[in-house]
Amino acid sequence: MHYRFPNEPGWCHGKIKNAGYRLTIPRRAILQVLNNSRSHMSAEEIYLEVHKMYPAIGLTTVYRTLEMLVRMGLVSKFDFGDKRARYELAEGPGSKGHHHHLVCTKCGRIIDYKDFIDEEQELINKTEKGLSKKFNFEIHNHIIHFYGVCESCREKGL
Amino acid sequence: MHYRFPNEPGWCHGKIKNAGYRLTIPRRAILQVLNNSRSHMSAEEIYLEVHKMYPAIGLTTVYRTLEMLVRMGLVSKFDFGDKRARYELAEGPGSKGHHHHLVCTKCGRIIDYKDFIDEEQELINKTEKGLSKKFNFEIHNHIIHFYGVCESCREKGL
DNA sequence: ATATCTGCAAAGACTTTGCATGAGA
DNA sequence: TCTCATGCAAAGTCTTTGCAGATAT
Repeated sequence: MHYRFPNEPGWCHGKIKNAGYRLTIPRRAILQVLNNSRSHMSAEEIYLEVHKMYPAIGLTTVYRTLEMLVRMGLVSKFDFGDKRARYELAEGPGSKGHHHHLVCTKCGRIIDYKDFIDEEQELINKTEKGLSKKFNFEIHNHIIHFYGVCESCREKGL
Repeated sequence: MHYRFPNEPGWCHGKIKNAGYRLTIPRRAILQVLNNSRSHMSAEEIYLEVHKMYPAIGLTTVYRTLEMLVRMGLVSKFDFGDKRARYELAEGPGSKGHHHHLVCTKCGRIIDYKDFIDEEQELINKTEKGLSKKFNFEIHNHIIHFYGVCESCREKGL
């Protein structure tokens, strides 16, 4: 049997195998969707996308694979207040790079931004260093979310 | 009938009435718990605390009241990845003031910190200004979370 | 060959909703 | 008095788990 996976993030494969996991069709399909579809998708959105290529793959497997990828650090999991988790490929070739989010509290729209990353990095480094020492806390990562109302919602008077 | 509400955040009362809501016993009790108990409690924890004073108050009312308070901006709602919402009194007399969170991904422990707030404010102001203009987005607030492993979890080798 | 992985169905956890009763102003 | 608020129970939503069959290496 022969499978086609165009544009799949091959760099993940080694990590997965090294970690002792098997590289299965569902996992490759899910990685491919994460790599090619839009950012911050919900588990169900990923499932629907994967389903187009491989209708046999179930939602449970999507949840389980995402959990694994998050645990490995290959995928980041977010909550933007709409009560479903959202996922995106973490740093690495194929990811969108370090960025943060602007969340519209009216329509749920999410905008990625990468502005002020340098200044941010400075603050983050300083804070990480300070907090690690003060609380003896080993910091692995951080998130910054801005909440507000987007242009189109303001135009609608929401 | 006479009720006693020691240490309740009276400054909220005016806001509630001004917004056209009634100042009921359950609402006062919930506000009092938010004001006096520890930070970032879950709905159920708040319910249990409220329940000690007024056993008749139900969990549903706690949820509905919190939703109202969040909508009014009196309370902030967070998600720290343990799949239940957490609440705390927002800025204002009685609140803990502007602060951020350190979340232990092993045990779920949450540490509040207020360090580097000045430097942070500088970055936040700059970012807010830049992003508002660039995306025509009206920013209302932001969150910063650091994730990592706390001292006691590291000692346990987790 | 065999330890992992998968899909389905069912269970679980948190949160919301419907509706009749009760209570602020 | 007359809305608005509350409590209970039931429903809803997203996510996790149990288990037998399928699969990667």
